[in-house]
Amino acid sequence: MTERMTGRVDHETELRKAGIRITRPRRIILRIVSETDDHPDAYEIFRRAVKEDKNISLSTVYRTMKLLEEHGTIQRHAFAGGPSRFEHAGEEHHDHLIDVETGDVIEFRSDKIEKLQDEIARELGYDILHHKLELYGRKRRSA
Amino acid sequence: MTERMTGRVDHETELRKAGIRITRPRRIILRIVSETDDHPDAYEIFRRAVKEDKNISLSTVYRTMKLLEEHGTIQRHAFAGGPSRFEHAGEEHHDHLIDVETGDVIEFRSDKIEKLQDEIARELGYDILHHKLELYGRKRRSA
DNA sequence: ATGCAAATGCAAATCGTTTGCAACAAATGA
DNA sequence: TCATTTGTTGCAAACGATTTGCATTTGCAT
Repeated sequence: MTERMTGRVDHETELRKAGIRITRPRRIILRIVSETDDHPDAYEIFRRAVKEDKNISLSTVYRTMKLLEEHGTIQRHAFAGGPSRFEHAGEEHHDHLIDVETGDVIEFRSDKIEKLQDEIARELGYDILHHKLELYGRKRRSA
Repeated sequence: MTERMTGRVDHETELRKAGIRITRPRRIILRIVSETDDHPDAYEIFRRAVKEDKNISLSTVYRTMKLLEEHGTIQRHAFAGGPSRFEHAGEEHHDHLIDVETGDVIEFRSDKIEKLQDEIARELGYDILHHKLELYGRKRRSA
């Protein structure tokens, strides 16, 4: 199956080009993160990886996540309290609107905001690697 | 010196009204967080607090930070890897640009972005209560 | 196939944070 | 004021997430 068919990127070739060895654990982890839709933490990735090779270690998952993060393959989300959670980067970026009453999460995207962010960062002398925008709101009472 | 003169809020009265005891450690910590401009972590607050009362414990700092967070006196920022960092809430809203290499936090504010957020929320049928925008960037190498 | 640097698994270490508990101190009322 | 009540403290030990040292194994260029 080709990349064109799956819509996914061929990370193996990409990483090998960067001088990174494609080992058995890395191949498995890479598949897991590129196939999932959710935002698993390291331990969850480990749990899934073990199903395919039961001597993969948690350390390797952590080491691989750091590696993939540095290469822009995945994105890390830090939470207060809990563990970091990871997301396969490269898809279209989106932000979140959280309904404070129900806890519902609505995804949205605004090119204008993305542009403004870049502008602001440039003015401050920075290049943006990624960002996090969360709106917390309440459903408007349809008057 | 009055609140009007300092621009600061009288947290002690505020908290006491909420049924919270104002103890010596809490008073010191409260002063530290309301007087600082930066975003110290728990250990840094502890370090500063010890200067004023050398038997304040780190646990008390952590417990107090949680307490103040719940009462909206301070805001917690979670970072990947590092410890949570705190900021005195209540002043004018601003967003953050985080230097991923040094951990520096730069504050900024964009009315345009604030407006756009309101617009987006309205389109989605929501009213925004508050939001969090964090840009993660790397200092641009001055060519 | 072979050699060597790089990656692995394991256990122990580390870091930030929380918790159990006995001593202690803030608010309350006599 | 003092005693009572109840919340808070400091300490040390526990905890969860992540990293690291090291001996062994593996990818992969030759």
